[in-house]
Amino acid sequence: MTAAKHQVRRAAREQSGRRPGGRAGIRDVAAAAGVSITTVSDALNGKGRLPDTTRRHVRSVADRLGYRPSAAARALRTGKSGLIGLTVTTYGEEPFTFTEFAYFAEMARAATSAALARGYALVILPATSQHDVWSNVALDGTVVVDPSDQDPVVSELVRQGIPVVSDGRPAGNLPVTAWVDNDHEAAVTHLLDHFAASGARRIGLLTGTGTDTYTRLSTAAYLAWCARVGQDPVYEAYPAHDPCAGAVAADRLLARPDRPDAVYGLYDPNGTDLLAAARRYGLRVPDDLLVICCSESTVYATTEPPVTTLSLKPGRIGTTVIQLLIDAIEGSPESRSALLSATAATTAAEGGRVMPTELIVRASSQRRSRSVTVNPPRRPQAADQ
Amino acid sequence: MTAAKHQVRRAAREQSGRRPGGRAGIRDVAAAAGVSITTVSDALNGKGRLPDTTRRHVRSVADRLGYRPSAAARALRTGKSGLIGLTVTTYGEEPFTFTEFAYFAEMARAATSAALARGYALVILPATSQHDVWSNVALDGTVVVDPSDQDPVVSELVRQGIPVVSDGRPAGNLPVTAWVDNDHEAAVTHLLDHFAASGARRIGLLTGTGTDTYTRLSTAAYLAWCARVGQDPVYEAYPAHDPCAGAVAADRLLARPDRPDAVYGLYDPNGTDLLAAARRYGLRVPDDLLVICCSESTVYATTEPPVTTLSLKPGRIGTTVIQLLIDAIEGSPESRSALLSATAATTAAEGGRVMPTELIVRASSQRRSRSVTVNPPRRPQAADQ
DNA sequence: GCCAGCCGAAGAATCCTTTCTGCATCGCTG
DNA sequence: CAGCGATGCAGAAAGGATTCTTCGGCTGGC
Repeated sequence: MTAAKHQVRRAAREQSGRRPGGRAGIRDVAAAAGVSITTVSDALNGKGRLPDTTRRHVRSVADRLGYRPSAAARALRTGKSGLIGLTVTTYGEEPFTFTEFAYFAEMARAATSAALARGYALVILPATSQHDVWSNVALDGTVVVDPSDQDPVVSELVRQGIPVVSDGRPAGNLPVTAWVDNDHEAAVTHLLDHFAASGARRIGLLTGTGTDTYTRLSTAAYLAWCARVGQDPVYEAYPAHDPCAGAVAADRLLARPDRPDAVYGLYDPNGTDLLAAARRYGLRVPDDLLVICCSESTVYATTEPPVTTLSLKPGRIGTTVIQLLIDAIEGSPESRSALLSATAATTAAEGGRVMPTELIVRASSQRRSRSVTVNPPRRPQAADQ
Repeated sequence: MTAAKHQVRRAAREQSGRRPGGRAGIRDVAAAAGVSITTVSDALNGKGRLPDTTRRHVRSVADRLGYRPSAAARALRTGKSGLIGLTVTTYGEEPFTFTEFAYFAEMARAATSAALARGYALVILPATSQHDVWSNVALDGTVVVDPSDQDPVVSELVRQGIPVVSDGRPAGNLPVTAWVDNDHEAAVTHLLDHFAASGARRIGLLTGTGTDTYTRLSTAAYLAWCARVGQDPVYEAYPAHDPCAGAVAADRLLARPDRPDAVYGLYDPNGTDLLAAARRYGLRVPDDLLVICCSESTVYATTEPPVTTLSLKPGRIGTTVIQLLIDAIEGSPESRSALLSATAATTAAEGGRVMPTELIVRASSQRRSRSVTVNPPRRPQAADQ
């Protein structure tokens, strides 16, 4: 009979003291310590009302047996897995983008640290992936990097009640829980002012054909600045995900009849692209051409000449994103008030937080002196903290 | 009474058709479809003996209800979570290393893709982290990048019966399931031969003070090559995890009385470090100094001059590591035979697989021509495939 | 001396899915 | 027509930890 068989199996397990699987379970600890399962759970988790003697005893027995609670069982029972999804946009089949390597690496590094400090781990999940992969892993929340307009993954997650925080303002009206972004308008405006202060008369822009918010906002800020100071815009746009197109676009920009005497490149490789193009046209940097690009790469400190860069401080972004997300997951009361106050202080959007950028001034953007100086972090007037 | 209370709750749930929690469970699907829980499970998983009509009906009902099986419950029942740990070595508090950004990013990207293609997701877990984080997530297997001598995490995982595959030969006698590495000796030897063919008379080395296998093997290969051709070794070692120390070491190397006329730098930033140092000493590259460094960064294609790099092909490493790991997890019979044959073909070590490197020849290592050429991938004689 | 109340700990339900086992029913063959 | 195999599906037992509820025993107050 079935019942009989089960009884036999259970009896065998209780005798052996170890489950047939090999690893010790909470039952084994309870039996070895001479207490109940409840007591073991309470002792190990610091709950319940137990005298310290019992607690210590149970802990020592658990240690001796090498007991590790089953993460799957705990997740099932408590409904929390301690896992946070890190969603990255994809071009083609491959996760990550070429143009944002350094940014993403630094962002992910900081996010990993921040999550770990609060007991969470990060799961890498490309946005374009089968649904089954997404539902195969229990997530407490998700970070989305640069979500596209009507991201189906985000909608699905929100529908399931899973908090979603995005790096980058959500396009369209994506229902994210919160978002973090740089103040791109302020950054570009400040940078163009810096160019002008260095004597630039006609400032060019190397931008992208993509519709992501970063590209949109930065380009808009450039156009607005041009309109304000009365300069004709001079720019070239290229598909940013193509690793070769940047060099070509830089070349086109310097080949124009209305050649700019200063160029800002929106993407990481644009600095070297522009230096190479300048060499081809016999232009000296910074004497004939001022150059700045947005990059997190340290190579620009040692190029010839060193290139001024705009850093988006991805580390701070990653840390903040994780903090907001975990606050939302744990429903901390602090999170709500913090979010609200940040909202009030920065923008009318809900749950948004704007972070300052940093202009790292090097030789390529200064006509007078070639000495390397570093500006103090710039904070947009609207940012909190 | 308790029993009565429970009965009431259960009855309420069965009436509502939806669990109070909000999301639909398998019970709800079964009730809505008018079949049993078993039938739902079998229909959705393609198991059991069911006519296609039933299968389709159940699937349509599940879709309509937006049913997603609970990953936690499935993991608990099946014992497989579909999660693979990606362990990264840490310096100080922060995960990832500064000197290996590009390598690690590319490796992780490829590993993520490869894992996803086989239905697994990657969890980022720094090696130095509390045990509780490790036991809080159910892992089917783990990838370890450059494990240190007596890595306690690896031992613990192996003790628990979790497969571990390492990127880099395990130091000491760490009991990993398998490992993947480049043929560093062959790579360095080939590279030094290339230097010599370009006319180098005294080749220097920029190496690290670390004890990791990469540094050890590469340095040993350099020393062996020097001994073979009768050249006095000329090298500087510095702590590779310090982002500034490389520039200083490059400077020291070129300041020596027995200044080399060619230098190989083991770490990613060494190319720019050496170019900058050469400028300071008025040395022209490649006329007065030949330069090669080991790097995955694309910036060396556009430096002045472009720098020859040794690529470890991290993408191939990442893919292979994941394949070996998943084969081990799923106990595929193919894995065992493949492993054995690879072992026989390459080295006496167990479960090791050696991958070819690629020398990307650019202007900095050729005295005659400045034209950019790319060597075909070099395959060490021992490598399979 | 008795009872209220607290302390320490055990029992059992619960989380949700997979899967083993087994019961009907139907058609077919001998 | 009886018996037998195949088919379609249901019941219920894991799987391992958390936690709500309960219960016995001991102490202190009156």
